[in-house]
Amino acid sequence: MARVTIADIAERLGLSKASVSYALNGQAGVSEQTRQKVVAMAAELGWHPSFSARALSRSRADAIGMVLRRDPALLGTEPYYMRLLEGVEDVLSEAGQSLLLRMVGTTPGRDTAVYERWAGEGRVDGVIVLDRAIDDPRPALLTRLGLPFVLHGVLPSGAGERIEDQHRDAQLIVAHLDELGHRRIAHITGPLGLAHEVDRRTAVRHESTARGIAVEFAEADYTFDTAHARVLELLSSGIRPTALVFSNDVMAVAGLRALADAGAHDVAVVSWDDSMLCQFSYPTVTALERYPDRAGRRSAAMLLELLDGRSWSTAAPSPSTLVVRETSTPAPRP
Amino acid sequence: MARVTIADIAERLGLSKASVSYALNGQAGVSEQTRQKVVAMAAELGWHPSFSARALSRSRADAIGMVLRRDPALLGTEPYYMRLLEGVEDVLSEAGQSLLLRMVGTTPGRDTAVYERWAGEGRVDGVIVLDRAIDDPRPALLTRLGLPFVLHGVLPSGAGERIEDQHRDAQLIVAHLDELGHRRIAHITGPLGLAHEVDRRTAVRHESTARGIAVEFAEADYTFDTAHARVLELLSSGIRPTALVFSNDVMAVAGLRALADAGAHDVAVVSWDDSMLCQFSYPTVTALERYPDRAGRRSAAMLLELLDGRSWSTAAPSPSTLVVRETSTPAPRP
DNA sequence: CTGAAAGCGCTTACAG
DNA sequence: CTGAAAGCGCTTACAG
Repeated sequence: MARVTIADIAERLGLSKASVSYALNGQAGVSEQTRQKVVAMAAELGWHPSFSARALSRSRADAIGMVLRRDPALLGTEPYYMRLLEGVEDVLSEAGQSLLLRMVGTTPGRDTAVYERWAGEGRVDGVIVLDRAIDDPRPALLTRLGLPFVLHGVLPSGAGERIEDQHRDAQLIVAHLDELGHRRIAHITGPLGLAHEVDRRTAVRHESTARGIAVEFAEADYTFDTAHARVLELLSSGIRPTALVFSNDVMAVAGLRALADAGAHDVAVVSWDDSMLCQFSYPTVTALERYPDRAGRRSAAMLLELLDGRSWSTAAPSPSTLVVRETSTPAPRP
Repeated sequence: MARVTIADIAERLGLSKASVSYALNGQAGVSEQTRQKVVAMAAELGWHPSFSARALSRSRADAIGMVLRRDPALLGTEPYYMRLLEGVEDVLSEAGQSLLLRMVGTTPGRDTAVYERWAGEGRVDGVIVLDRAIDDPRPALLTRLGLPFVLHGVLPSGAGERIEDQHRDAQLIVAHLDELGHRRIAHITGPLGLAHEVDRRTAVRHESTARGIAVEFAEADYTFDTAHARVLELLSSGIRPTALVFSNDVMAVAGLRALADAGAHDVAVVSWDDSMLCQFSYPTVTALERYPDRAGRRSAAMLLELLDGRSWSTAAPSPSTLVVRETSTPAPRP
């Protein structure tokens, strides 16, 4: 079964290929009557535009790319990414765009090679960049390659809405602990090479200080073992915090284990990411629902608008919600 | 910065476009000396083949597609899919192929529309089909569309290696419970519209019967709430099972909760899928590590071989491993 | 409103 | 071993 082309449609209708093309694309240049005949014939023959022919003549790939560069083993455990992809994909498919996905692990430079290839081959029209790092080289690279991009979670104003997001989230968390009576807390962050982790730390410090709460920080790497070790260190230090904030769900669960191991049962725990892990752990963990799918929708919409040269009509992101669970224990009376 | 094309290379070297193309593709028709000059010039000019031009002239998209049609909310919680994607993606990128991802939720027919469009537009060269259902309409559809495909987890022999896989996995699980002394077990399955769930049930029944173990089944839908309800029903029935097998990790954790709610603390639990949920729950859950990434690699390799018209050189899948944890409790003495 | 023609950047028979 | 040419299936100025 040979492919049906516009030449077939044109021939059957006694028209030129150009007219058929105009009709099919809703452009001026054909009468309404002709257009309808063309559309009907296209449907009858089961015509679909050839993706590659269209891409070649328009020089648009109608695809956008995402490179995930976290450790694949960790990716599987963090529902954040799947939900993010879901939101991105939803917007793209509505717009008739495809999503190209690449997972490159953490080896430095592998993502760079993918961007260079994508740009060189014209395989994608733009990319969404995740996990912005301090001094991230990717924006400069992508600019040099002429590959449009958006930084996930950052508004184009440059100021970085992401920072505002982290502040709002930090407020939710610290205010909650404040209400529970905690005066000394600790925040176990992810890698401080990631911009949003630095933002979170800054925001937690600011919000705690404003409320007269003592705060300390420990850097971990999103894994169970490291977080577990950090918590044991914190507990063995001079003055124990009465509440712990973790930058993701896996570390929060590691915290639970460490607290149990150390017999410290009255310490409150909050996770910056919600997941089934928080929902079904023992005890269940208070966590921030950040709606990653909506964030994904927003980034995808921003990229499409950028590609179309439209302005930033995208609505502000929905604020996070704190889901209170069993680890929201009050501070012990001194 | 206009795109560098083979015409540019040809002009600089005083060759024809054809010679350049032959040289770049490693085909006969140019001297080794010419080839080297061409390759060097291509590198110097930063040439990359235009993806769309190549796709148009070769009528190959160099991309394969996957349609995920489980509930997006559940997708995020099941690391199985992320790990599967990781394996698929790894094989594809090594072969210079791209992965197109679509998530369509559970609305019937939405996946069909995607396949029709992909086939019509020539956007992918083939697809990997997941979650094969009883009387699955997709193979017939894809055949009609002329879109090559592999059924994930099924060897092309037709007999269905998947069934063998489920039997081997059922053996691992039932033998383990047998050793622990259990004589009465229950298996909470996923939806029985899915082929592999039926296979699992058959395999568990067969293996249990062979060992003189009484077995009963309850159908659930992979969600927490349904599984929770099923377990409570099982416990309130006449003779309690002393061990429960769950077809995924979320249901296993729901089982833990139901057992705790009913005060049935000595019931053993095994999950057919491993995840952090099993690893970090309380108590920790014995689970089957099925290496979904390897299964993904295998399906991707099979599809590429199919597209190349090569034979099935793909190695057999690695057998699963049972990870024994705290819920592997022995049967109570009568 | 319609048609003939060139072009997007490759690949691939076909002559030399 | 090399070159001129047609073709993949669209889009888009350009004449009529």
